[in-house]
Amino acid sequence: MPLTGKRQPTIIDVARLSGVSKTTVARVLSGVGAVHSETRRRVEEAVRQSGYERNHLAFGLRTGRSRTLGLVIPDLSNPYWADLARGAQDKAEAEKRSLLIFSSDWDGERERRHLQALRQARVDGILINPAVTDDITLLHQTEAPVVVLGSSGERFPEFSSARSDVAQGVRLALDHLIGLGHRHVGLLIGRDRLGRSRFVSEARAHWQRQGLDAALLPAEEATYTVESGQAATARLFERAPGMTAVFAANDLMAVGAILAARAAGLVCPDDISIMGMDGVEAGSFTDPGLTTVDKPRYDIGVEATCLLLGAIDGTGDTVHAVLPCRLVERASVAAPSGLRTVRKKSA
Amino acid sequence: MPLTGKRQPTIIDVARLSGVSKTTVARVLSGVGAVHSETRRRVEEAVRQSGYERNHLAFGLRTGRSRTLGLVIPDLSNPYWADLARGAQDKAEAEKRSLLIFSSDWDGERERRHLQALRQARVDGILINPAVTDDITLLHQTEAPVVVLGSSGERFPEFSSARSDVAQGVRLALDHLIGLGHRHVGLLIGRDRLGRSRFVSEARAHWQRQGLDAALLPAEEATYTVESGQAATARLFERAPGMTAVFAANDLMAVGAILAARAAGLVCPDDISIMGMDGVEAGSFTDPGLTTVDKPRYDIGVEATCLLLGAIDGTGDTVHAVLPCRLVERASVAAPSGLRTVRKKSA
DNA sequence: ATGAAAGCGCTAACAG
DNA sequence: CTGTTAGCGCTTTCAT
Repeated sequence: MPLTGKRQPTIIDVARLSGVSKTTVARVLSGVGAVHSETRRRVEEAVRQSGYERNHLAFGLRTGRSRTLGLVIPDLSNPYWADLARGAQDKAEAEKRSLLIFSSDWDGERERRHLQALRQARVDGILINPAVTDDITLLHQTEAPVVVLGSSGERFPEFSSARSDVAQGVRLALDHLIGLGHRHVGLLIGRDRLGRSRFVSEARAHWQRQGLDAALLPAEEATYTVESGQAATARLFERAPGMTAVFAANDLMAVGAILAARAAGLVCPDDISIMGMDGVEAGSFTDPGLTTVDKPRYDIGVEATCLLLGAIDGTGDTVHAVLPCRLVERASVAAPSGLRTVRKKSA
Repeated sequence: MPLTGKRQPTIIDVARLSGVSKTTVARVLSGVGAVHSETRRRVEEAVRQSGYERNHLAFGLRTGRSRTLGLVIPDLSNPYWADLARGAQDKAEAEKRSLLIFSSDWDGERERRHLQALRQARVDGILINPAVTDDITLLHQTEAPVVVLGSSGERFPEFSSARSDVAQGVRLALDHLIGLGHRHVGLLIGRDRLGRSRFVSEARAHWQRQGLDAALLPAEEATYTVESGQAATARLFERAPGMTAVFAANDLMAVGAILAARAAGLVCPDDISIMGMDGVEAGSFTDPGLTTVDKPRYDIGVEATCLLLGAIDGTGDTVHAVLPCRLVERASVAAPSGLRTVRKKSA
């Protein structure tokens, strides 16, 4: 039964209570070095009695290892990042480490401050989805190992990274659409501060590889939110009336597309198919349920943390983990009803 | 341009570089105490040149204030808690503090470990939604100020707390339903480890206050998830065939109810009205859009952090902040179509 | 198997 | 206005 309002007991209190030196206490606490079993018992008893708990600040100062990790993501309340954060947190916890979490809102200045906070906290390592280009230098200023989250990892070959296989996911989605007979697919692409996501280029490349007409793959930009996805879809409807399907770079925008279709009096998937990307839970609530490419968000969090831990303790090379996506078929995608699409055979 | 791979510069390096004592450096760094402007300039220059950054571990050890806060919630990937966490994080950030975040999954043992980790990290304060009853003692063992999140705050009158006004929210929802003519409303209630939420008792109390028949307010238990809500709604349909509306204790279960209605061949809101509670974004994706009672999740996070900060620096009494809910009307609630409900006038 | 002493980087008296 | 000194709680040589 820990103390009644006094200050936290220290290793010295425990030493006094058990009649040994603080060195001995430290030894039984850390488990290294030989201690007489009877002495150990007495110390353990004193620990229990005093309610002693190691001061991590002192430990960290002395050893140079804070046993704390940092996570910098765009937005904790975005389910994609929340899921990833959850994975990182669970893995960190399993390794007896704590996680400091920050949201940057894609704001370079905020990100800079977060990185500084993490450096000051002397975290053992950092997981980050970089919001801005010039982070390259910022990241290099940092002593602690860094693991990059997401496809921007490619811009930092010197750091390990973990991301989903966007190219494969895009192929999965497009092949499904093409196989169903879609030849005119609108793209809903996100634009981060870094410019366009690799989603567009992968889609374009695969589309042409299939011998299809690039002109029939129009794209509209949005900002990864439902609202912006809805607006962008409306623009797509105007620009490309013959379009039979919409493929969004994330699920939130796809949900927006479903809403936009409904608002335009179109029935999904009868009049228009809608394909998402992420696998976020929200996609299962819509009507029709959202067919999507599931990214292993949680696992990316776990994997990234594993890589970081490896980098911290020296084992573990620089690796770029690329986790596969998975097609989740629900009801928002079907064969196009009419034959209003242009057809081409592959060359 | 910070160093080339050497160890992090310390206050002593800065002192040497600028030709003063470390005390003087500390003074310009903290801004307290008078320093000659020329000296200050030289020190600042040295700080810049060396890329010095304060070691928070040493700072915390010396001052006893780690400038770190802890947050323990059930599940970071649940949008309700993610939104709240976001609020806490933003406020903490604004006060130049970092946030250590943990998920307990309503598991007492995990929660215990998290609390221990926070104590060891010597956080300045803790925000927690307690998962288990016997936390009472656990929370009291903790030196750091505690602010309780959610309605379990009432079980800890000695700690400040922040929560939404569930009673008012329930009134809002029930009055809306009753005003529309509903007299037979199924309740979807969550059960946490602490037993039933106060949702049921508030609903029952208000229902009877309105002179309505308690027998026409059947309740089924679920676990705050879409799936469980769906199953519980199905049971409700069996138990209470005359029911014209379902009122769920959270939005995820309400979404489940919408799915269950659809599966049962019922049209919402024509055949059955569905009312949620939370205000989580997912409710706006469903078809029909979920009418719900919006809880100020983000603001609760902010407010709780404010209270905690107040408790930390001594200003600020123990207060129990109760934030109002707000009815969000979308399309899932309408007047009952038939007259298959029992009617009673208020006494 | 145990203890004494040094020191991680910083702040907070206390002198000058 | 500036420097000296002590010490936060812990680990880690180095003796014994």
